[in-house]
Amino acid sequence: MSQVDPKPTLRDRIGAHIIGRISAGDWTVGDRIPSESEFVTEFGASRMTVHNVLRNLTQRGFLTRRKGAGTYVAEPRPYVSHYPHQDIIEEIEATGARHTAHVVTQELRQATEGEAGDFGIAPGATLFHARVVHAAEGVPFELEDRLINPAFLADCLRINLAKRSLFSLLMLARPLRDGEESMRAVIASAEEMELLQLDAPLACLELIRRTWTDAGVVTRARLLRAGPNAILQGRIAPLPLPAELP
Amino acid sequence: MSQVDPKPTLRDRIGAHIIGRISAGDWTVGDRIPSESEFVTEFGASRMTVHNVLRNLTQRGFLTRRKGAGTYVAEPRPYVSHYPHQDIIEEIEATGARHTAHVVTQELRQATEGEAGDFGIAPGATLFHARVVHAAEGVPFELEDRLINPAFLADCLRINLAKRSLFSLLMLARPLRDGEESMRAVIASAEEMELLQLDAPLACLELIRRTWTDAGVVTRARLLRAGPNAILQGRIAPLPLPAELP
DNA sequence: TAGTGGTCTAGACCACGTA
DNA sequence: ACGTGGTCTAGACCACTAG
Repeated sequence: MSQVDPKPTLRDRIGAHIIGRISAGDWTVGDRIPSESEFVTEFGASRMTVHNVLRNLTQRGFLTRRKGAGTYVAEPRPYVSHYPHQDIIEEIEATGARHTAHVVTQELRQATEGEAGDFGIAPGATLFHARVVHAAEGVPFELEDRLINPAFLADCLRINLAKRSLFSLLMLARPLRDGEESMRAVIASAEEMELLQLDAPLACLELIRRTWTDAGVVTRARLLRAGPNAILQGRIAPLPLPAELP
Repeated sequence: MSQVDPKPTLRDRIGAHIIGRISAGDWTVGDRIPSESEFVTEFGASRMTVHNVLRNLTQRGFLTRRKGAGTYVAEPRPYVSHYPHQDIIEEIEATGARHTAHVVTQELRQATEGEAGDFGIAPGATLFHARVVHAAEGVPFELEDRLINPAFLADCLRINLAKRSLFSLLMLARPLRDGEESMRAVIASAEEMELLQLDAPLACLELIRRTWTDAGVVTRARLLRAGPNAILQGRIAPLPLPAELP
């Protein structure tokens, strides 16, 4: 558990009071709650203090406010499952295993029509293509098949993909980003069976990620995990708030 | 796109200035940025206004502040993929298909030792167990295998599971929640093949969710989707902020 | 018109870190 | 000792919504 605050601040007490009333069910969705001036008299606080608490709770999705009307309990945010993005090298080494990688492909080539569409570039423009099998103690762990717009990654062909993950390199050139992902269960193809050293056509977890920045699509990756690695751990939490201002 | 604010507020301008400097790379991770009083003179604002902006950006993970020392650019939050939780009935009907359900199991029974551990209850205590095959236009879509602590759901045995999803019922009795999930690729077992009307042992996406509240574990569910349904769409965003009070 | 929230100011006292 | 952030107050003006 976390450290107990020695002095709960006035803001904290007001905020805790409101959250407590909501989660106790005293105030439910759509209910009008007391006005700023009512909280001012109830807690002996100044209006600025009360206002800041209410603004904070509004920004975090617990309340909605209407100028001239009042403050209301907000519709709760829907829940989502979220899965962390981790550097594959760190993930493997975190288990105590040694990471090695087999570089299958590392080339610059022309984008197909579909790829150009995904990246928002002209068909035939240059893309960097890499395929790497990441292994833990020599046992294949994940097949990474990735396209990158070379505008976002210098010296693509000179990178030692056995030592550095493309994930970590793309994270370094980090502007504020966004992206989409799909997750699917598939059966490994013959080529994938060979790369992942599978004896039988196992069920695999396939992740396809596309991430972009203001300047365009950065990368599209297909990650494939088989057998005992084909499992991910996530957490359930309310939908994240939008990242930008105010 | 969203509506343009007619009057960007002073807070907005200060906040946009700081975010702009960070995302332009002028101020990078760990850098000390100007103090409150410096922003006060730069923008001709009062200290409260500046302070509120900085507190807001700190709470949202862009800055870290140290009393007596200064304000610094924070380590960026790691990225996560998040997948929405949706009522299976709404999900099916959103595609224009008709939802039907086949109730395989609907019973109260004693918890096994493992289940009691998962729920934090005594072995042998009563649990509600339901298995439902949800179908779209008669075609099996998802197999739901769910345990519920009956303290959180009244009249378990009288619910018409063909019409009401347990998801929606559990959402109604909504206190603030939290939970964990795992996602895995598996091959359907013989029984699952029969329930999902599969001819061959397809790759399936298996979700296991456990959700709880202050009062204890509410439910543990195993959701299984096969073939063309074994795909989920998610979004990539920064790690959600913790849900509770500041 | 009265009450509500939205914004901002000027000033105060405190606790903390650095020099 | 000085500057930093942390908290809070009292008051002001505005825009909006309701009755």
